[in-house]
Amino acid sequence: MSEPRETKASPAMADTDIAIVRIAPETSFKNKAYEALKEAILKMDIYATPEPVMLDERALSERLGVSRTPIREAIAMLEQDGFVKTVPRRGIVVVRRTKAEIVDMIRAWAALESMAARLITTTARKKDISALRDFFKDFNNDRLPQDHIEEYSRANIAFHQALISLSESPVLVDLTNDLLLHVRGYRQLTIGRKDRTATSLPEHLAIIEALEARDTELAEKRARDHTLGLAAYVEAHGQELFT
Amino acid sequence: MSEPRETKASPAMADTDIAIVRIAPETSFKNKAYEALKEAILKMDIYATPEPVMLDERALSERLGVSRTPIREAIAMLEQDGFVKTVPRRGIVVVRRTKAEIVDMIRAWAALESMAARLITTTARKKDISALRDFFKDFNNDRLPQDHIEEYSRANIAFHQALISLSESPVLVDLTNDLLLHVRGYRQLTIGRKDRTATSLPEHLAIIEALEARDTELAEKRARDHTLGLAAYVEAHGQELFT
DNA sequence: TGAAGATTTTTGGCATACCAAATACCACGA
DNA sequence: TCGTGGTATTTGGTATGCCAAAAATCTTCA
Repeated sequence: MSEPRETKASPAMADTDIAIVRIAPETSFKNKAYEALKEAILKMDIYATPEPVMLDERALSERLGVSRTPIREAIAMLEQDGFVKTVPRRGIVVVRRTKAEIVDMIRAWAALESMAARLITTTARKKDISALRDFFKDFNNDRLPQDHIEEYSRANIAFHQALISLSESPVLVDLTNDLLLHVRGYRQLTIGRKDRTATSLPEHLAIIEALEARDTELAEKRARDHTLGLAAYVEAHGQELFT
Repeated sequence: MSEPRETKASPAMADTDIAIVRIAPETSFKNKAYEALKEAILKMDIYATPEPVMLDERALSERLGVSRTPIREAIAMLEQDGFVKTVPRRGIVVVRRTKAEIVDMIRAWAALESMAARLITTTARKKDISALRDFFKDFNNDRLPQDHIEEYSRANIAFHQALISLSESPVLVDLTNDLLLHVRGYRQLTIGRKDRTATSLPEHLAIIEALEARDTELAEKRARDHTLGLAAYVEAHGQELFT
């Protein structure tokens, strides 16, 4: 059962090491199911209907063409993420967050992002910091964010993720991404509001300026206050969205 | 197949609702296995041996007296937590963190704790804040922390967890607990160091004072700097612990 | 007609069997 | 003795089947 890795196994070619990339790990059905279900959950509007959204193992296994086993493992993973909650003998329900929980998550996000800003002032390159402006290059006084809310919202998220990434901290990046996934479904309904969008862009630019100035305390404060502002906004105006 | 819920199902007792606590959900084998494995992993000293620690599904299922199915689901959950990593056709390995990762986690912890401190200054009761001193009531000039490192280390962790809890923020609490679990195994080897322990207690007291004074900015800064100090310490002195 | 009660169906939990890849092991031959 | 090739074993991945609890549906009788 010789593997066609090399034609010959002579020691002479020990370090010629042709670019063998460990073949393809062929992600398992479990992981495929996890990704598929996660995407599906994030895509649907959980807050649209009053009745809870349920998932059915057998239906999903048939739908994805695999057995229940990998489906169940994927669901166990999603439950760890806090996206679903399985109730024994009852069903699997997609978790709906309350307004208080969303606000709480945004606060944690603010904490992580302000730390990212702090780190950036001491390690990031000037060039990379300045590049953050590019996310908003399509917006100006002639093309206001509040007139292209959908587009601005995407730029907004991309900006925040790029900002965190500049911290070079995998933990901050991962934790923030997780939080953003939860806030997101709700986000599209709130961030888009014109009244807040108007103040968003100037605040972003102010953050970038503080970062460029290497003003650690100021950058941290501006990043924190900006996101805490969103939390306060949601807390004050997000009432109607939660049943 | 009548269930002995009530002797009679007359509408008259519809809202008498005797404290029925949903019976016992009898935590599933999956969850039992998850808890058991998690505890086992946290208890062992992963950094002791040079070779990676492996887990065997079949051995575990036999050990815990259940089939592989719930074991595999538990492992899928642990993998989400970042405690283990399963390599197809190779095995399940308990993840070992590098020094850089531990430092990174401590920084994130600092971010979350400083936000907790911020929130506490605006919402917590004076009484609850002052109660934080109790964790250190067994230490004083006649009984120095550095002479009872093991005991002080426990008090230290308890203090930090109590602090975060005072924020009344479930997200901050959960995220911090997760981070602490990862840092912990390493922590017993570093926090215990005498040189740092000596400065730890005064800093804790300073944090409490700022909280009592309702000085938001100061409390936040002290909480952040205290934990960032730990991060810096680990970064500087934790070399030898990672192979 | 209506509701208690029995029956069927649905749903998640768990055990088991088999597969294929990766590895370990072993015998044979130069 | 060394190593080459093949076979047995190990290990995670997946499919299936059955169980019991809970819900839905049907039955029956006052």
